Amino acid sequence: MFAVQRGTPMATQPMATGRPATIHDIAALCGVAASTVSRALANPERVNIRTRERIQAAAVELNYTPNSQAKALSSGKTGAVGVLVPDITNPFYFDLIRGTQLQLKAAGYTQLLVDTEESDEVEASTLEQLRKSADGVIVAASRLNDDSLAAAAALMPMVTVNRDVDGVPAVIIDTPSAMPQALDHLISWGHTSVAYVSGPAVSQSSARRWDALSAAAEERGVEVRRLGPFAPKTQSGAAAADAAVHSGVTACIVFNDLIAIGMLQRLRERGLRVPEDMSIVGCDDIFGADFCNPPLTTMSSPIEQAGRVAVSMLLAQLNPLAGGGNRNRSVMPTHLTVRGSTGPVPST
Amino acid sequence: MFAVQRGTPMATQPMATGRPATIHDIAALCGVAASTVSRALANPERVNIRTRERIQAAAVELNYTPNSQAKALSSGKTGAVGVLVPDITNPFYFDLIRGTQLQLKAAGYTQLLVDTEESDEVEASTLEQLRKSADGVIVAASRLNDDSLAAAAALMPMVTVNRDVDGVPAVIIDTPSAMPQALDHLISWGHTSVAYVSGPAVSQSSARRWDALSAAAEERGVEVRRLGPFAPKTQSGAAAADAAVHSGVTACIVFNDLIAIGMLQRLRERGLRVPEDMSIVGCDDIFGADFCNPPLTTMSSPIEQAGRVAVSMLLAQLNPLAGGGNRNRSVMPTHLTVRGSTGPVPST
DNA sequence: ACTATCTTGACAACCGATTGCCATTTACTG
DNA sequence: CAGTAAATGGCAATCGGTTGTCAAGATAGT
Repeated sequence: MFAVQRGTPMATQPMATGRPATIHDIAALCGVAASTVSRALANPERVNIRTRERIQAAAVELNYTPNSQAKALSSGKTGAVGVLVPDITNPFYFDLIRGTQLQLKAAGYTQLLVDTEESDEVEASTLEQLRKSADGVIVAASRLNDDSLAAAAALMPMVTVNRDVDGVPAVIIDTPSAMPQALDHLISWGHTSVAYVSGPAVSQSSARRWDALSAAAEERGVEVRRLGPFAPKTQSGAAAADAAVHSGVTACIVFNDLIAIGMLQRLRERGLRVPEDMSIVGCDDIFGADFCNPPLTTMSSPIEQAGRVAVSMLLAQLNPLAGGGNRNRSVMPTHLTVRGSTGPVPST
Repeated sequence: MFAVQRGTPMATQPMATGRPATIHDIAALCGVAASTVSRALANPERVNIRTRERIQAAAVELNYTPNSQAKALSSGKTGAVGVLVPDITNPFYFDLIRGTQLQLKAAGYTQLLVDTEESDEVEASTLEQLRKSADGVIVAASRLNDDSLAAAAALMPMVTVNRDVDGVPAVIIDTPSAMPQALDHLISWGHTSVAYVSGPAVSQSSARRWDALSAAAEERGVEVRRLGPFAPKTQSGAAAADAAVHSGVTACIVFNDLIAIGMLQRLRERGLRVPEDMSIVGCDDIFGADFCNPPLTTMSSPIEQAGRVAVSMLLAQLNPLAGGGNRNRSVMPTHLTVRGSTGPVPST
């Protein structure tokens, strides 16, 4: 570790200027074989306590850190976990990434973060590459089809987020369960004509949200039409807003907050007021949903926790011995957060 | 690469079910030595064209991909670059990360993204660890002191972002250069009493912004006081807003948009209007600055490009042969973006 | 045709750690 | 005290490549 104190950088690691110490350096210093050093550090009980302590002391003195490449090569474990997201700049993934990062670091793993650019091909080739350079992979909002994803999962430990595929452990952020709540909320304001602004065609999340919403609408005898698909970016909000206005609905439930925020901006440009002229409900409660104008009514979930759970599930696959009951599906609760973007139906 | 077409997953890679092919498999198939295969793939001109083509064909047929661990071990190059940011969830870094990610991928490198949690110790230990597992490192907004950072830079190729240290190549986002613009903008609205809401005490960016601002203020005979320090989070905005109100200034130039947005929220809570009662200028033009309420006047720069430039500068260090004139300092232009959070000084 | 030069490819050491196997030492039992 | 079992630690192979060395073969020059 680099010395952090002012004025005496590196004071705690005399060897830092040379190349990093290896087990051979320690072996030489202690007069034992390299393999003994390896054992003393990995299976302490296999080595005499006195030798072990000498070795550990030497390791500290030489500031030894195992070379992860070499360890990976001989053990076959890389100590790295890949995390794939479709778009790094989508705030939804920030908290997820932070959750995985924290949990992985706590477990001594390195996170390899990859932005797959909403492309199934990039995702596929990344998975192939990761097969040799990571012990496992967490795939958020996969754009791959079920077969490809299942095939990839057969080759390396995998946990998906917001994607259900047979045999692949998954963390599901249960936004659909909040759809009835959201619809009731709109109905309570008098809305009877609602649109669902859908996300990417290949997004399973979007499909599930639509299914839940249309089922709830049918039960309640409310008309819900589907608009889209739209790319999950604020820029898509303009087209989505225009489509919503044209469709004549008085309220929209939107695939995600990014599009919803874009709609808010577009509606304002067009001189329409939210929620007086149109109510908007988003999904995900991303960064910004609370301070946009008006603040967005949306569906919130513990995203960072979802990231942590995904890591835990993956680690359970990697170290089956540690017990912990291999759940292969974890559902994160979701609830409606009401803010300022929803209100009474306009009186025509 | 995984097959992406529906219905025929894996069709293009017959060997995918076994373990990945090695150069030994290729050597066996072609009846040559493993080293020949290695050369045929690395220095093609060192090998007979016919043999080479046989080997390359076999490589394709077996779907060969070099094992990066093994390559790293024997060559000493890992093909990975570490990217350190103080806080992944700070939107400022999204674009930076995306820029580094894209440029690194284009150059065939893997990005190791680490959140150092605003801690100099985490940063130091991460750098130490990365010394063996990465070829170089990009450090954004380092929280380390100059000596430690210089010491770390002496041990491995490094490029800093928004941090000037002797001998360490840096990409500087030149926000300070827009400070006079921002101040003139406020003065043009009649403000004469301005506060600088500062960021973390260890942030060199914050210090530089303050220096530029106070110099500009002195030239113009305007009073500028300094408040803070505050953590770069929206939550800090509340304390910052209260401090600003208490200090009696009519306008604030804020270390970054995160704090500025937090101030906007707090001022609204306290019943103060922006910009009627108080003008706010942020820095960075992050995601959200354009749709908060009111939209934030702030200082914009090409952040994603900064990430790409940082990678280019690092790669120039890693492959000195490729020429390209080793710049060791690159300054990104910045300009003031005026939105709705600034206005005329309140008439008392 | 013969030698000088260059090209080509095989062999083996090496990177740093892990691990199976075996020899030595130590401890314990009868 | 002999005998056996357990504890301990060293040797060497191995992971998948890279690279230096060198010999054999091809080409060219005279």
